[in-house]
Amino acid sequence: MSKASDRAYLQIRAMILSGDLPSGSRLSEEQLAESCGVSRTPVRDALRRLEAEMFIRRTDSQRSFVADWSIDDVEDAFTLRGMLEGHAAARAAKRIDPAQLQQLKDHNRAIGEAINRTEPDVPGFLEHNRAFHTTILEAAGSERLSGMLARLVEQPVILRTAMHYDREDLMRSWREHDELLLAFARRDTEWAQAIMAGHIRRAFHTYADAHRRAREPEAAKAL
Amino acid sequence: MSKASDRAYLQIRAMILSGDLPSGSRLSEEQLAESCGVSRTPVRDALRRLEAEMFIRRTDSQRSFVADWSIDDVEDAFTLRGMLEGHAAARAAKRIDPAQLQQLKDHNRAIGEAINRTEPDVPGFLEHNRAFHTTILEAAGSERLSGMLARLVEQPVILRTAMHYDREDLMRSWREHDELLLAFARRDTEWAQAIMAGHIRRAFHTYADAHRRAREPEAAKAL
DNA sequence: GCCCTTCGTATTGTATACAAATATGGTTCG
DNA sequence: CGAACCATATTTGTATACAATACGAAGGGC
Repeated sequence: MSKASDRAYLQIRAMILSGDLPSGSRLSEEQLAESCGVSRTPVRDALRRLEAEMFIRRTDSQRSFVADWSIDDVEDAFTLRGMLEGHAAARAAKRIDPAQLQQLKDHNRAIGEAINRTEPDVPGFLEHNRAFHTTILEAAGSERLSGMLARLVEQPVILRTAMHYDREDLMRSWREHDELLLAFARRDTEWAQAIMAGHIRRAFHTYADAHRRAREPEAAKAL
Repeated sequence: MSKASDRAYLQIRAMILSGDLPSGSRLSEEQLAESCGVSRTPVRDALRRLEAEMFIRRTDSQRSFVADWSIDDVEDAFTLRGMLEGHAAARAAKRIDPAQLQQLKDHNRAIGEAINRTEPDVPGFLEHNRAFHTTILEAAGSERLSGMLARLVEQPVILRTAMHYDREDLMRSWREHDELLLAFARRDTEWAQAIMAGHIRRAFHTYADAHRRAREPEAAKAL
């Protein structure tokens, strides 16, 4: 979408993720419009998008609130993602072409380079990781599937800023990608699906652990 | 959403389904606004919704066209639906409460009544069938899942107006629902999932057959 | 004292006017 | 004859004004 609409979307999302707009807080279109420096029209567009991505909830009378994400919600999202992305991997194993396979290899090599240095390059890892998964979706060749996953993948971002990435986790992820490449090379749909399902599931636990660690300080404060 | 927006949505969708707006035809916001008797603002909302449901495609420069649905697209949608709705059935089997189970029984009884008469009551069947599946989604208790399925389920409607319903198909569907009720009563997640997956898959073939029959006359004309 | 009604205010929905962007047609130059 | 370019017209994006609706507070009835 166009400039103002995108700006509103990104800015509101950023405010939600940064905690500037805390969970459960009410959102006024006019107020958001002012704080984004655009009119209500693009803000409304942005709210619709954010609602579709479940960052925002609307009451029956169309009032918007920042959604609050329980760990169960996150698990739900990861479960669906595992199912859909597993399916995508299976489809990709059948349909991937040599160029796409090469792309995947390149991305995973870049991932390896981002990890294997004295100080891991997390943004680089995230970027190539995203590209890796996107390429698989392209190979799967289902726009519907891509569209649904696009909405799911954005979400666990919530704690990402605060998430500290264990090198061991990154390495394991990297190796799982490599295994996926083997499955693709052999056109083994079952294998590809199994690896991907496990890959996503493990990502959930990594996230859940980080989430727990992030909550602990609060629990300590409460005592 | 509100009156004008809904009206635009329903009317545009109806025009697409009826073939009034054929596949591939260009959609002008202004033109649609006029034909719906509302302004462009609610039309834009409606277009966004229809785009999310893949009734409409947009070019890179934001021009809207009526999507054309190949049978492969439909199969893709049904495949995803089978996967997601199978998952929903499994969750529902674990979490369904007695009241919801009773609702399902009532709906399926109503389905049976709609079928078992001299002339089957197809609208009645469709209505209670929809309610049956919706109740299962409620029992599954995942808004995310419900939201995704809502977008998938609307779609195969395309040929529904022209679709002639074989009593045998309706009966089989009815019986499958009954079997699903048994699986729910026993809280057998695996069974529930298997039945639902098969149920949706069969629905696809019913659809595909109808689709083929609908195309045949054209093929005959071409000769 | 509590609940219900009513009115004021705040917020969202819709319409319209204007700005920006994009396609289209014709014209000119190679 | 074809291709590229510019001008124009069409279409979408954005802003603003107005209408409808929902929430909340105050007042009156029970």
